[in-house]
Amino acid sequence: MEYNFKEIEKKWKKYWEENHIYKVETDKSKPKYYVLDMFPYPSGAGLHVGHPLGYIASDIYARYKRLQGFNVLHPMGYDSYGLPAEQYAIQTGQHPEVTTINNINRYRQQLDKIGFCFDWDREVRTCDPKYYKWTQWAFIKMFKSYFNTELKKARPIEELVKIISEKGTENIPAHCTEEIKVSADEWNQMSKKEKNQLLMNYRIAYLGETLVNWCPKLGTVLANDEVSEGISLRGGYPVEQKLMKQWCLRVSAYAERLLNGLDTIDWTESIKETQRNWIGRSEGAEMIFPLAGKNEGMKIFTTRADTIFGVTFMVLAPESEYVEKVVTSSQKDEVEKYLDQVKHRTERERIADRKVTGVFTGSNAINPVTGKEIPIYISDYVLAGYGTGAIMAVPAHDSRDYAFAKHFNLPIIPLIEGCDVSEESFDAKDGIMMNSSNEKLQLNGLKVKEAIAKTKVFISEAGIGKVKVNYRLRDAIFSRQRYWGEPFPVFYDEDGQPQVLEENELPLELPKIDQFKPTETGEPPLGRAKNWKAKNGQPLELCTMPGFAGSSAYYLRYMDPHNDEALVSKEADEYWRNVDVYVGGTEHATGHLIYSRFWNKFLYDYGYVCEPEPFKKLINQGMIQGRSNFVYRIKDTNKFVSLNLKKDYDVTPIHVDVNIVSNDILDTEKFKLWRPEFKDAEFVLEDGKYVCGYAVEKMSKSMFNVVNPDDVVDNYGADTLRLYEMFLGPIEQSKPWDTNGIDGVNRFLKKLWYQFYKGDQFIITDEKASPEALKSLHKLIKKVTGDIETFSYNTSVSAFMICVNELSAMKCHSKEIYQELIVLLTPFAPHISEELWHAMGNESTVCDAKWPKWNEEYLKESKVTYAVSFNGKTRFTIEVDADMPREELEKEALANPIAQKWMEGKTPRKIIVVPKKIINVVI
RNA sequence: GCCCGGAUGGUGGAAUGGUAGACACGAAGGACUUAAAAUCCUUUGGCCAUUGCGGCUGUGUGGGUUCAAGCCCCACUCCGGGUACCA
Repeated sequence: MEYNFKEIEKKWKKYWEENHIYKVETDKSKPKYYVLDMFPYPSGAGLHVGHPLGYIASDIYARYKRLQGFNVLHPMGYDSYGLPAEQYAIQTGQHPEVTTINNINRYRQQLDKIGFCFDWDREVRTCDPKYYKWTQWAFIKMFKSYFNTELKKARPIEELVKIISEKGTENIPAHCTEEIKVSADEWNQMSKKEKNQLLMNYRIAYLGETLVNWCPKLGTVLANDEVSEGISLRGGYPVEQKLMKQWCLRVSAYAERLLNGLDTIDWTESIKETQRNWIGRSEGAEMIFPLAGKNEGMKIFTTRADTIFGVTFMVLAPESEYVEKVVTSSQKDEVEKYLDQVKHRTERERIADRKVTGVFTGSNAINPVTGKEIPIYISDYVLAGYGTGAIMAVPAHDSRDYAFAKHFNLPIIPLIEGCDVSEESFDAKDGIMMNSSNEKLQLNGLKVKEAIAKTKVFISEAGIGKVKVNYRLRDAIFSRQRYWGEPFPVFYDEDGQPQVLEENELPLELPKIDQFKPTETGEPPLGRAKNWKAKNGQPLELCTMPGFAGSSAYYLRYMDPHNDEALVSKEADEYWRNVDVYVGGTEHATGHLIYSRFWNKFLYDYGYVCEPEPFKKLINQGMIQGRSNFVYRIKDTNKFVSLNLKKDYDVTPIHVDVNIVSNDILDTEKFKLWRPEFKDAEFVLEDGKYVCGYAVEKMSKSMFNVVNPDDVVDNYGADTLRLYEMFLGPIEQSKPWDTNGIDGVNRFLKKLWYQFYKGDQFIITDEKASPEALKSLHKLIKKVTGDIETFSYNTSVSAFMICVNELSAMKCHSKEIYQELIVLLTPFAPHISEELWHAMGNESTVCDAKWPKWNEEYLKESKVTYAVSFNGKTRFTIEVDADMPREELEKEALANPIAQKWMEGKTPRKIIVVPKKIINVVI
């Protein structure tokens, strides 16, 4: 019998589906295990060979855990709201829902071909009202909450209202956008509208006027992680800073917990480091600099309090609220000119053109330690969003301040012994302090680190400032001026103040509209919806939620996907708890993986979930790049020259479809049919073949290097695809896709198959397994078990090849061996495993088999080979009895004639025998 | 600039400080075949010897630690990724 993968795979897929093999239920008699993939956004291009890399890896792990007796949750769904479907709708008028469903169906077809063990009964789609009901529900909860800075958790807003009505807002334990002082009396006399406005300052989901990344081309606001270097990640359009009223999530309140939580989870150091940088904790001091001639101060943040004696000027961000207060009438015109100029620069221009710019405000501040007056400037190198939007400038020890001081000719005072500041600043936090003592504070002679500590103590004691921890992490901007997203469960009351709907009004369904552009008046597309009003007739919010809204809690919904009463029932949550292994790309490090953790922590605060972290272990799969092929056309002809002959000609390289190239050899007949202009192509061959050039590039349609998994499955079968993708190299490594080695794994499967069948005869027998065969098998069990645990699948695949080669050489056809081998292979190649499993007479599915354990007894050697080295260099090997005592072993080694040669008659100084089976003789 | 990775044959890649290059691809030669495909066998880091068993050399560069370094330490070069006027 031939290894007919097409029939086999079809047969078992049907069997698995009809018998609901992969259906999972809560089962308290078994330990749970939750293996999750980052669900895909169903794009129009379909699945390419890069997607399944992670899915196969997680599928192997899920199947392995199941074989080990765990109750494994391994679901899949679709992140189905997003910009591309909406952009497509604007261009073609096709409703995004239609596009999305088509794409989902295509994805499903492609996924089904690969033989994953997903429980499709648990599928979620973020655009399904039954699903986004719970996205809206969480938003309402966030709106009705504030973050208590003493308890460090979310609490109902009513508790805060009570505190304010009793004590006012001074020193209240609530995370806020800005500090606002309101006494209890003032609060109690406020109107409903005023109270609502004030509470916005504290809510976890709040409407705030903030600087946002506005992308005019996309007509929407973007989050920080959706923008890179002033360019939108989707579409690549310029982004500008704009002050707008937007829904925000108070993620910054959770900065400390998000940071500390990283120490409790098993993620790669590199991605934890990325998150740490993104959260950006910096310990420093907040200091007040009095304004000259005024009874007011200016608050700044610094991590270098020790450099206070070197402060020669102050700088404000252009958007700083202090600007108004310090600009003098004489400088007013110039400042306004500057602010105007800054405003009209896009983020990108600002980054590209990093010239020193700035303007003097006319006012001075007083250095609180030295008492000296120093000028206050405005410059866009100071960011409004970080710290207090104002800095003390120390040109000698900060490169940006240095550049500014040089440009405006401001004094530079060096503070560290021996540093040279004639050409550049000395930024390192290292050295001995000088020029830094007066009657108030003495830092001279101290090391920088000591000086920082001493200054911090001094400023809090002297009442000049306080020690402060600052985070770079900003609140998430949660509004998008788009149609294809979750509607906010929000309406605007008679005061124009936002109010949330009642929970029993959810889901608030996205209305159907027929045009997807913003309205003529510039409102978001939802402005076109008829009767977009709450039950009470008041207008509903026109913005929708961003992409990360729906993906922030989907892992919880999989636990209990059909529950209409709760996001997840307590019972389901307490059983499944959190994700044991999460597989996905690193590109979500500062987006989804932060938002999900935030969202989970918020739900945790109220006890809706029982684990503080959503993803215990994270595996990052690398990207699969494209491998493009080129043909070389001789200029002005229709003649193509093979790679190694092209140097003799003047040629133009042309991208050629990789699907008509095999191992860099062009199929010339297919090439002629590929495009009409190549119909009459002629070739200059080498050794009768046309060899193509290649390059590693991004996988894209325009480079003709996209490989669909379907094509590979059609040619080689799903099992070969699965094995090959794992064999390609370590899972976390990025690599170009090429099929050069795929024949190898395909041959392996065939070889295995022919251990079972000779001609039409089934040749597995009940004969007893030989010790060699048992040893080979148990070596494999040990290796594969260890490898799967560490996700080293590539070496596992090699181990299978070695084992089958050994068994084949032994002519072993013992059922005893293959029963266990097939179970081991099941996670990697489930179809062929199922087929051979049944061929051996097993009734039930191999998915319910038991993962074998290895027996060290079988692995024991009677004879052992030692490598004998002289001064560390191995010269020969000897084979001895495994239990030979050390002295005899040394004698045996030295008795060898080759040993005599290397010793040159000398006596060894030392002989080292290592458990690794090495004898090193030091002469 | 800062942070994190990485560098091993023609290629993808193996090597808890202990015989570097497992396994696979490709290539070369051979067997079977009228032929091709498929399959099987042999060789395959480089250099030298190959009527000698073998020898030398070799993991980006230069040092160091060690009986022993691809692996550890120091300095450097190059490549990849993340991030940035973050005070």
